[in-house]
Amino acid sequence: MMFNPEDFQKLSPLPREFYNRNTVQVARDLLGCLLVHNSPEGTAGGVIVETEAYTQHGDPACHASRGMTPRNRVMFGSPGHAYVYFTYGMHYCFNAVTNAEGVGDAVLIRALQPLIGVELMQKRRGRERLKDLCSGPAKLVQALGMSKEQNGADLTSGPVRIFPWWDDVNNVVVTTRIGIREGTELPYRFYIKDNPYISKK
DNA sequence: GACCAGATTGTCT
DNA sequence: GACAATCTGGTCA
Repeated sequence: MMFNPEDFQKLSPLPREFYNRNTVQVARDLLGCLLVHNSPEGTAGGVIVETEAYTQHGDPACHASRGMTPRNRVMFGSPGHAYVYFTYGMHYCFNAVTNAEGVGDAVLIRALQPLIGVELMQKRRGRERLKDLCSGPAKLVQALGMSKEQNGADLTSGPVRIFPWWDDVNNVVVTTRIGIREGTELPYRFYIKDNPYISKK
C-alpha cells in the first residue's frame, strides 16, 4: 500500500476533550483511531483494534486504585497524555490518560493493525509477518519504538499522536480483560470483531 | 490449536 | 521479598 507519512501530519489529533470523558466510553471510541509515533528513526503507526479501560474507582486492577505512586503519577495528570509503564522486567505498555485531571484513569492500547512504517516496525520487532508486529500491548510499543521516554508525552502535540481514522467502527466485541488477577469480571475490554490483528480472542 | 515454563527487573509492601 | 495490564519458544495434539 502506498502511504506518505507526511499526509497524516496535516490531520488534527484527537482533542483533549475526547479523553476528558468516561473512560469506558473513551476505550470504545479509540477503536478505529490511528496511533502514530514520530521518531528520529522514522514514523510508524497503526489503527487501534483492541483496548482496555482501567478506572481508578471500583477497579482493583487499575494501577491508580491504591493511590498515587511515582510510577502511576501521570495517570492523575491531565487527560490526553501518555502513560507508559514497565512490567515483567522487560516490557513496556502504552496507555492514554483519560477522564478528568486528578481521577487516575487510563486506556491500555492492546493491539494495532499495522499501517505506517511497516518496514521499520518489522526491523524493530525482528519479525516479518504483519500479525506479529502489533498484536499485543508490549509488541506495539516495541514496533513503534516507544519506551519510558514517552511517559507523560502530550498526545495532542507531541511525537506520539492519535488521529480519527475509520469513520464507522461496527462489530465491537465487549468482554473481560486479559492478564490481570483482580477485576477480571469487569467488561472493560473492547476489540473489533474478526480483525486479524487483535492479541487474543 | 492449547498449554506451559522461562526470561528479567522496576516497583511496592 | 513477591509480584507484574507480557512475550517467546517449546511440547503435545
